[in-house]
Order: sequence, then structure tokens, then C-alpha cells
Amino acid sequence: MIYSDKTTEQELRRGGYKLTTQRRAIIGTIAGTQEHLTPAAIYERVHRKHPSIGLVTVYRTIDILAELGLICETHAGGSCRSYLMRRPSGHHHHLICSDCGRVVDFTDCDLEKLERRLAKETNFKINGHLLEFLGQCRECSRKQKEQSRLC
Amino acid sequence: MIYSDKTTEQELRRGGYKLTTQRRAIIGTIAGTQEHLTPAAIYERVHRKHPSIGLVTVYRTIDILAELGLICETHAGGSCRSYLMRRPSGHHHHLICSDCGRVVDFTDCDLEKLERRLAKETNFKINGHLLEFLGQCRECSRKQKEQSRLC
DNA sequence: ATCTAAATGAAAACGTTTTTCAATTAGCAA
DNA sequence: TTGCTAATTGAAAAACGTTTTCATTTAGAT
Repeated sequence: MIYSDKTTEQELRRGGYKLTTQRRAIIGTIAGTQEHLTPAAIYERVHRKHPSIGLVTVYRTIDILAELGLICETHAGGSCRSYLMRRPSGHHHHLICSDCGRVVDFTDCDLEKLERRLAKETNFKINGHLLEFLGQCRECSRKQKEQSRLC
Repeated sequence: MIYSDKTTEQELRRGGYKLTTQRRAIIGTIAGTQEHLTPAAIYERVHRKHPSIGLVTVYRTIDILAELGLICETHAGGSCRSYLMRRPSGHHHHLICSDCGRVVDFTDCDLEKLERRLAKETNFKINGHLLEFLGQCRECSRKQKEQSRLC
């Protein structure tokens, strides 16, 4: 319950959706971690506490949360689809550890200049971008070092 | 046969892979368009000319081409996986028209400064990034204008 | 021309996502 | 509170997309 559980629930209702036990559990799960979770991972965790909740409901809830812009979809890091609770800020991007999946947000991408130039050069009307950095967080690179020392 | 068919074929062999009719056809298909094609789209096009080539072979060839770095994988634009023949340049990114799928390359992303800053602030060892711009190309926005005029 | 490892196609297996449908439930009205 | 209704749910099946398996074929070296 680190982030905006309550806010997310309010937004759901504002969007005209009912607030069910299942949806609450799913929101709590996504909000309760910094990792980006695949639908299957969300299901697994939710299912542990509430064995009656089905995978279908997870998919349906994800769709709604994404539609309302309450979660972010990431692409990098192997899996095609994984989700994060949207942080308070608006436009932002992710720095992802490809080992442990930890995600750090950053907001200032400073791509406006590039965007303007591209638009001018190509005659495109640009309406968005996808930016993710991939790397290794401190803990993981430390672990790796220790392991290589053992050889 | 716009781009580097021949080069691609040479690279394949250099990688220790045999140059079969099927692979030639698949490479020709990807190289013959500027669009980014999903595996299914590649199969459909290849299959039209060579009905005996199976979808499995398309997948296997894609894997090899990606492994050798001869094609690029894109994520934006709805589909989870789609491919483009790699242009002559090395590191580059894509500007994608979300209507027609046209892809324009650009090389200078100028993210080094941001990358260095992020690395310093987060203690991450950053080893790559994913950047795609999404928009509407001139033709598509023109078409849209015409259509809205009809209403 | 012959040989062999690599590559292929078809079918089956597998994992993920969506659809269908009958049963249940949240949120509102009385 | 109680009942009503449309929204939501779970289970099963269908629909996809991707990978594996295996017998057959073929590229490329000899």
C-alpha cells in the first residue's frame, strides 16, 4: 500500500466502474510493489490471498486501469506486457533493471527539441513517444561482482 | 529489394547459417518495405509468392535475423512484436505513423547527457534504451483532413 | 555425385488473451 | 433494510501467437 490505492479507487468510481473486492485486491497488488508485473504475475499474487479471483478478472481490471491511465505499460525487459501503478506525476519514463525488474521513474526527458526537429524534417504530427532506459541497478551489479569473485 | 538484401544474405552465411530459398524470400519481404511487419504479416506476404513456406520458418528466420542484429524489433503501434530491416546505420530509433505504419529512422537521439545524469542519480549501470516517437505522417493527416471535410 | 548436418513443414504442444454465459454482487431506489 | 438491475464475476471454451517435436528434405562441403 505504498502509493495511491485510495486515489486509484476513487478514479475507478469516477470512471463509472464499480468498486469490487476483486478490483481492490488487484489495485492493492500493483500498488504494493515497485516491480513491473505481467498479468500472470499479478494473478499469481492476487490469487495467493484471494484464491477465488480468476485470471480473467485480472485481465479485465488491467484493461480498465490502463484505459483510465492509472497504470503504465512497459515493453522492455523481455516481457511484452507488464504494468506499474502510475506514479503521482504525469508524463514520465522508466529506468528498468534488467536483472531484478526494479523500476525508477524520471520525468524530464527533454525530448521536445528533438521532437520539434523531427516533426519539421519529416512532416509528421508527433503525438507521443516511448522511452525506457535499461540497465543494472546497484544491488544487482554488486551481486554480480561478488559472484564473479567466487570463480 | 530496396535495401541490403545482398548484404543481409552475406551476413547470414558469415553467421554460419545456410542460405535457403525460404530465408531469401523472407529477407526479401522484410527488405522490400518500409513498414514494420509482424511475424504474421511477413508470413502472409511470403506465403503469397511461395505457398509452401510455413509460418514456423518465418519465426525461425526472424529469430536468426534478430540474433545477428539484421532486423530491428519495434514495440509501439499496437502490436507487441514487429520487425524492420535494419538500415545501414548503427544505433538508431524510429518515428512511426500510427495510422499507416510508415517508419522513419533517425540516429541522433542525444540521450547521452540524460543517461549520464540518470546513472549518477540512481547508481544504475545503464546499457541501453528504447526510444520511439509516435505520430501521424503527412499523407495520413492530409487524408484525415479530407475525410473530416466531408462531414 | 555423395554425404551430413542444418533446415524445413506439419502437427501438436504450450502459453497468453478473449469470448461466452449463467450466477453473483455493488450501488441505487424505495 | 430490502429489493432491483445493470455491472461484474468465474469457469470453460475459443481464439491467438509462439515454440517444440519429428520425420523428411536440402545446402554446401567433399
